[in-house]
Amino acid sequence: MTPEKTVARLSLYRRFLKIAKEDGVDNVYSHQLAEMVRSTPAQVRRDLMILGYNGSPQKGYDVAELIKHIDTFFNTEKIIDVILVGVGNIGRALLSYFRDGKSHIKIIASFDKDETKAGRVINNSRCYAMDDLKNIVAENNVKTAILSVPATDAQSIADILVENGIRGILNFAPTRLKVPSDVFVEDVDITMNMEKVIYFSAGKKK
Amino acid sequence: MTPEKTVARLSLYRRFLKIAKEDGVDNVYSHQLAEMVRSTPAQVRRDLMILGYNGSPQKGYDVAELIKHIDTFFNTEKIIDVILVGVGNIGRALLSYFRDGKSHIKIIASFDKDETKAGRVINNSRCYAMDDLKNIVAENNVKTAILSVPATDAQSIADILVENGIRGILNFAPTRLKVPSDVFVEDVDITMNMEKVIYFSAGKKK
DNA sequence: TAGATTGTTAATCGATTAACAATC
DNA sequence: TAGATTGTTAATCGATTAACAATC
Repeated sequence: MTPEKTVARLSLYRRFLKIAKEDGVDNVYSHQLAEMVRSTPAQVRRDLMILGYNGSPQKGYDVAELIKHIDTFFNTEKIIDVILVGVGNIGRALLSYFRDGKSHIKIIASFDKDETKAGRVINNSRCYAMDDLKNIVAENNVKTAILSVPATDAQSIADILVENGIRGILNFAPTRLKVPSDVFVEDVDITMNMEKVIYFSAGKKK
Repeated sequence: MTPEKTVARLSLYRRFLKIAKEDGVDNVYSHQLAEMVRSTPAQVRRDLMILGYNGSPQKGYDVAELIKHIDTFFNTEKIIDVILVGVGNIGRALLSYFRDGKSHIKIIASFDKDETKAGRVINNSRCYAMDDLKNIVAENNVKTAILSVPATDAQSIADILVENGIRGILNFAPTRLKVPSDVFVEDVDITMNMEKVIYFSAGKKK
């Protein structure tokens, strides 16, 4: 199984490579990729060896070929259907964020426990009542969810998600979700990130 | 210097402890804290030793005392003034997120290059033109910024921030910012997080 | 060819784990 | 006291770094 950190870096390499390709760059070196992920050339080479794609001495890595290999790794030719629960401020921002259609990630439905939101189209995405979740997830075989509800609701809704077959959750609520070990949870903890920035920047002078 | 990971965990401990305190819990054990941060009791004890606050055998850690020590570490009695640049979807969500005033983090001003937004009050925060940034940052001695602009603008605006004395950036733009080594950048990379969730959840059956 | 990259191997470093004595 | 925690130390593990031969 590919380590989490490697997967994260592969995603970043891909983004950088796409930009490089648009700029007409044909080859990249491991040290260039390393810069993009705050890592080392050796680490980059190890990551890319996992893909079964090797570079060439002097030439480095062929941009187009490498993108192909990473795309295969992430299975990007397939559109991934995702649901979003919690159409609050962050939820709406995420709906906009993924709406542009540049990626292979598609939010096919959003949900909110606020019944007045149900049935309305918010940020180009139809909002459904929580009761509809079961059917929509089953019909579309959705395995991944974005959870952007208040902390107090997060665990109970995560339970519902897991119960209905969701196997991966991107969690924006500041709570540690308790889920079965085969369910993957990725936490995006903005307050914690902010605390880090403040800690490492406060008191520093120009 | 305290390692980044320890700082991150301390922030999470604090959140958990505050909830515990409200629930009337007086003591916690290292293994309980470990659960909240996907870590180990030994790691927790090492983290807390950095604070100079030790637990007691059998009793574990005194919740109120521990909160005090972590608060001192993060200097939470002091209100930290922060600015936000980029009042788009994510920017507005963040303004709401930090508006509730539960934390010691306060967004004192927001900025947008869109001149039509300047002067308006958006999500309870006054939006200024980019030209006003210099003065507001200097007058309020702001050291920390949230960057929620499109990727194409991120680097040029980061340059402006650094030039005006900002020493920590919470970056939501999917770009690797180039900043001097004494400026701390924390990246929140939602697309990458989402790719991770999909990778580790797709194909998994119920 | 010379130079700069590559993959590979060995050495180092740091973090985690395990074992244990001390404490309430 | 017995039991469950604590901090401390030594052992282990994994990841990173450094050195090197191979390649275009």
